[in-house]
Amino acid sequence: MDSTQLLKGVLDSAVLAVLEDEDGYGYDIVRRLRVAGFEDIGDASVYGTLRRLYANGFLTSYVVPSESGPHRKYYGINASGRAQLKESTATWRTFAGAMDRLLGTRRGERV
Amino acid sequence: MDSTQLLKGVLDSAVLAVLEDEDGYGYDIVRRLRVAGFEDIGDASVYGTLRRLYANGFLTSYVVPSESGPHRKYYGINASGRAQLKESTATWRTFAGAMDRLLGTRRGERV
DNA sequence: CACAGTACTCTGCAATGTGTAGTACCGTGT
DNA sequence: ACACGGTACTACACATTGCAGAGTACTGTG
Repeated sequence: MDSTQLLKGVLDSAVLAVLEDEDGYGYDIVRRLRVAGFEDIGDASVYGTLRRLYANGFLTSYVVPSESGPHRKYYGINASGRAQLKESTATWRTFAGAMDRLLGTRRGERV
Repeated sequence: MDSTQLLKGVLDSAVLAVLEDEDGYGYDIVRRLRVAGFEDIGDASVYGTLRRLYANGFLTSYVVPSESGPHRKYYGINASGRAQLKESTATWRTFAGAMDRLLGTRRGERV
């Protein structure tokens, strides 16, 4: 049940994908990812990923004061981030395809 | 192009899946995995994984002398390993499903 | 006998997700 | 006025794990 290791190398793409949909701030992105199926994701993982993606030039950032709580640090995806997302999505598909074949997902699913 | 991180948490399942098909030794498993689509996999990763899986009680092991080279340490999957594979396969499907939805794989592929 | 190919082991390293603690702001209840 | 829970972010130490590199050893070939 420990999907921690599965996240490695995928969290970046997941965060970029969520941001491609709409700008967001850390706390919000954590919620969106959990709703999307990554229920056990840790807050710190997402914040760390956001900082890393920003440092790599894939995201823009701006602070928005909130009426109901502390300020929010919004992140948005830029052209470089979109290119990165496109590439990592392709890598994911290839990789997931190989995994599916190995595990016999297609064969076994039949429903 | 660096799928190194994607392997984390998946190599175990991949190795178990290959062994479910047929017993094998390290050097051979590396080749089989590469043919299966994990072309950039490192030898040391597989040997390490085999040792870990064996230490966790998922594999049996026996040495077979070879006529054309050094001895070969064969590994085979046991009941415990099969159970583990079944569970990690389920985890993988859930996880990959969430990823696919996020990345819009289904939308773009036209089944 | 040197060398390439096969086969395995060991060590140190790098990347990354996580828990924990800490800071700070806001609204509500008492 | 004050405690408290929810929101929001930061920093740090840690564990896991894949990998490169070096080393050992056996076999067949030129």
